[in-house]
Amino acid sequence: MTKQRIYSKYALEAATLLGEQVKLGRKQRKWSEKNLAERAGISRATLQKIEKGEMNCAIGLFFEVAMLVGVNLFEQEKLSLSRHIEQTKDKIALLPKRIKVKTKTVQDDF
Amino acid sequence: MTKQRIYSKYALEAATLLGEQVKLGRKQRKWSEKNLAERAGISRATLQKIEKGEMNCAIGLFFEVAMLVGVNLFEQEKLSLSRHIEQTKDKIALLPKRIKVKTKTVQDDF
DNA sequence: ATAATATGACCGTTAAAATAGTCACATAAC
DNA sequence: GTTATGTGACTATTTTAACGGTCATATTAT
Repeated sequence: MTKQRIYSKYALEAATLLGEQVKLGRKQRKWSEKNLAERAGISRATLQKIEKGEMNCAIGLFFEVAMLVGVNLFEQEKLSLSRHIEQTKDKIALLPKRIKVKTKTVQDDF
Repeated sequence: MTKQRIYSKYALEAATLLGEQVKLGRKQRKWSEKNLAERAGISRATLQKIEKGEMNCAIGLFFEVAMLVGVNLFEQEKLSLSRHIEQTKDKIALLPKRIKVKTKTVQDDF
């Protein structure tokens, strides 16, 4: 009994697309599932789940496999990822460190 | 004792970047961790792991949260994701269905 | 100042992912 | 044709993620 969880269409499609890109990349390199799984240090069953874009796979395994077959994550950048990470952190630093939800001071209606 | 697994720098950075983008998006919307976690239907502890880019989180939760705060996955496309998925499948269909590794017929050198 | 709540970190329990293994069948090589 | 291997699907077991909860501290609002 796998727990039922609802995902948005967008997230589902993103995972499916990434899985398909892995499968495509693997085939272009003429690697078998067994071969790629061994390179990634994961079981073949897990690789099959990844290529099917199943939502309950660890993002680390997903990304690692994608990297092995040459899928570009965040391909739009010219930047190195680490530079982009720093930029994102800088943006966060400009925002208030804590977010305080306004307390409803008025017990209002009825 | 969490099992020790090695990841590539690239995959690690990709997850870190995605996590930072989630955190940034959340703060821009002025949502607390608790708030976003509730929207996503996950625990706050899990959201914290996602924002830290930990590799052992389900990609589904990662992507779902990213979607909720407006992070663009595969942002480069004008295409809808589903159209891109179809294109990727088409490319796969053009390749041989099975990949046969060449058997070393020659026991070759020495 | 005080009160309220967001954050970071941790812990024990529970649910689920990852694993190794197997099997039938499909495809490619011979 | 035969043989070898890739793929898809499944099962039982082990490992681990996700959970709810708690605590100390930081930050914001009053």
